[in-house]
Amino acid sequence: MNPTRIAHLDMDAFYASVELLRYPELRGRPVVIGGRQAGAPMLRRADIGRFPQLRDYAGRGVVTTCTYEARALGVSSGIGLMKAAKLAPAAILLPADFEAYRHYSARFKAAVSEIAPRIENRGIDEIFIDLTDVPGDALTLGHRIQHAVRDATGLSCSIGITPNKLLSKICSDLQKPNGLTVLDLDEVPARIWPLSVAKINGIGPKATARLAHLGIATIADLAQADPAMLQRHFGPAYASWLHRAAHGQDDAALITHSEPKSISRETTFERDLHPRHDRGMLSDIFTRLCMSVAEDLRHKGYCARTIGIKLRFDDFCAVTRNLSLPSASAEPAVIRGAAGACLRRVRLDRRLRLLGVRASGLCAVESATHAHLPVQGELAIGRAGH
DNA sequence: GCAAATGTCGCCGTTTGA
DNA sequence: CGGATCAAACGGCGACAT
Repeated sequence: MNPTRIAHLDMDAFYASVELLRYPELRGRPVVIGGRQAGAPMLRRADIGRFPQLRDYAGRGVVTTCTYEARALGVSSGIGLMKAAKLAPAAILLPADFEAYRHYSARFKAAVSEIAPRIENRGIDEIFIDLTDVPGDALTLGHRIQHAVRDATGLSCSIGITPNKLLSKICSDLQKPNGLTVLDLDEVPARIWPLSVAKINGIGPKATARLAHLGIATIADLAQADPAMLQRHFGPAYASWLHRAAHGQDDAALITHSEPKSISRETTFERDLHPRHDRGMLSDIFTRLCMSVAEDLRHKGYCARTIGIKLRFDDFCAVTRNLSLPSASAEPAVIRGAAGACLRRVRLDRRLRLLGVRASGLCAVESATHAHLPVQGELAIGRAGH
């Protein structure tokens, strides 16, 4: 039995790097991906040389990702495009093209699976790889995987190889881009403890702030914190997880197969919409979201037992409502009906900035028997004498 | 006037069925 | 038959992730 050996692979500035494959003349320049998320208008050859610049942007979009040149100017994922424009007015702004990213995602994953077949998907641009039973030393394997990814896609990636997922995820981020970090448990004090607790996957902004309040900033602080004190502040389960994580301990298994739990669509409006004044427009958008969810369900072969909505008001506060159906459905009309019922349970006294529709409680539809299933009118049938 | 889209999970209070 | 009980399901929300 070999000791467990897990790699975490993270593509370097993935979306931006894919765009650079398409527009090599932009290499070396600050490039930002963001803005219009839908229907990415394909730039044609004739447009090259006249790329839109960040300084010309007006709207409320955010930076999805950006090149390292843009990061050097202070731009980072998640900040508003208007704010980014102040930092890097001359940066090129490109819309996201998810079809292209999915294509390159499939290619890099296929290339890795030739070397190591046990892979856990972690979104479009990263994976865990089980190297436990793959022969070869970690450094050699890591380089081999990096070369295979580059051969298959022309893209670079950064890899961490350690005894578990937790440490590998931290290590893949230690040297970027094109980094390879191999680490063993006995190196945790020297190489992991000096880092901020925020580097631990699962400790987000809220937990980081709460820990800081207790005088815990680095992973070393956390490792040496009194377990009883942690338990008082965070509860038994989370406290125990925090303590183990700080010591580099993690026994989470690779998840090589999973089913989706929910499918959703949401949209932020160009301007905040008034529930009454803009009722027609809201109703249209709402219906379209329902149709998109229905289409996604059909495309992926699922029915949903629960339909939910999400609203975000002008003050950025969000509410959700859910409704379980009498029986699972993927019909646009059923979804629209249930979502409408959810909407009627929300007090609409503020302008809205976002509307979303979600399907959960998913069950797979057997494509062979799909034609035999009732697909219409489940909601319409009620019993009169109740 | 700003803060996208999509998804998972955990917690907790309420509802419901046995 | 009314009431107590308890577990599962439901619903809302927040935290976290890419």
